[in-house]
Amino acid sequence: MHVDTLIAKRVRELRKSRGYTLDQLAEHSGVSRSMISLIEREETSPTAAVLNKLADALSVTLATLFADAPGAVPEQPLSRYAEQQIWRDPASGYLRRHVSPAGFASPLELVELTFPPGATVAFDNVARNVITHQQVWVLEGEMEITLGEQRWQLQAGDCLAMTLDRHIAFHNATDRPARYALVLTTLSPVSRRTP
Amino acid sequence: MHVDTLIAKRVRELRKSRGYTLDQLAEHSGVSRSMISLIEREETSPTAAVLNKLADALSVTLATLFADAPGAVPEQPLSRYAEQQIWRDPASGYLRRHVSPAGFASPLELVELTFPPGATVAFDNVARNVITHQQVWVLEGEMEITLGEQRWQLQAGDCLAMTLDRHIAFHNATDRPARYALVLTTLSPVSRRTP
DNA sequence: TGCATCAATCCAGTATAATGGATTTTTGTT
DNA sequence: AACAAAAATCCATTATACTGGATTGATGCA
Repeated sequence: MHVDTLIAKRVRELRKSRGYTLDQLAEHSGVSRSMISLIEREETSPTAAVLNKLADALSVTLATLFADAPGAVPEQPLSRYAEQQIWRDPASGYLRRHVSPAGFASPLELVELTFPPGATVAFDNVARNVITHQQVWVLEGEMEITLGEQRWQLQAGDCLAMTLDRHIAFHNATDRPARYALVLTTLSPVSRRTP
Repeated sequence: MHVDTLIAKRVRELRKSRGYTLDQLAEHSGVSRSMISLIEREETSPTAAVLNKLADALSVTLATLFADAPGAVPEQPLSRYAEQQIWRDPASGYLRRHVSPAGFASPLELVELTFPPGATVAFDNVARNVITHQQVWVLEGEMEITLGEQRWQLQAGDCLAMTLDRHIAFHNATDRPARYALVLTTLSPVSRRTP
């Protein structure tokens, strides 16, 4: 797909999602309505400076405007897609797919999550006595992740690393489902003093 | 930092690293020497179309031209899609995207691979003195993986776990690109007897 | 020092990105 | 249907992105 086609779709998409009219986005960004209209109708090749103003006004990074929109046998090292265990959280409705082979001895665990629009899930990880490292990789849509006091806004392709020793909350603030991968590894509890 | 400043630095940086002169990059990209010079000296705001041509000629994604230089950002747990380092194997042409945050201390490493049709890559992992666990998760297309004597045919959604202590070969036998994720963790060499 | 070669910058001309006001299209209400 | 209000597109004008050839600067060698 051509660059300008991608930009055109992206800008209109984001503008609509914010509920902006051409005039309002022009006001916020400092780019004329006419120009925005030309960009969205793919009748011009905007400069980076202009796109940057738009990205700012839309609260996204410039790169976002160029990013593509997306896509139980024991002791087996291979887990086939059709065999992978799926679980749905009755409370939030989020879907959990066990990607990693179930029986195989590995310190790695790979899970794919599908998160409905608006849903929230929170975990309290304070009282653990093993150190668990985790990384969240957003495959599709957007996810808002709160770690202790910090809040992160992840978009497709972004990856957040953490240790599971704080309160963590997952939230999909958009009106479309989000899909992300969770990678986990648990280190043996090396010399951790327990009270 | 202003967008054009960032682009200016990036383009010159990448061009020099490839050993290209203005003329040579102009030749490869279809953008005039003069224009490239103007961009590098930050005396113009190039359009996305032009930047895209340059990115293609430099074998990087458009987003790379907007990302901060490596080492410029300190110790972040979050890696944005646009900032992720990309590397292309000149031999096979396969693309390697570093998904995990670069500076952050984590035993986990997440990489996204894009494999051209017909391409093959092989590694010899026999002489390692650390135990590395790995899982391959096919996101798109199909991959054929040979581990020692065993051969596995993976399809989209399938996941294969292994330890890196044998010969391993990746091959895309189809006529379409394949995309897969690689998850790695390296355990400390616990009680390994050395001869 | 002088010549030769290559790389980067300058400059004038042209194409097109970008703007503000006028026009058309859409949306909602009575 | 008819009107009003708002939103998007069209249009003439201006600013500037982009190009090809000319000029300057840098590097190496006799």
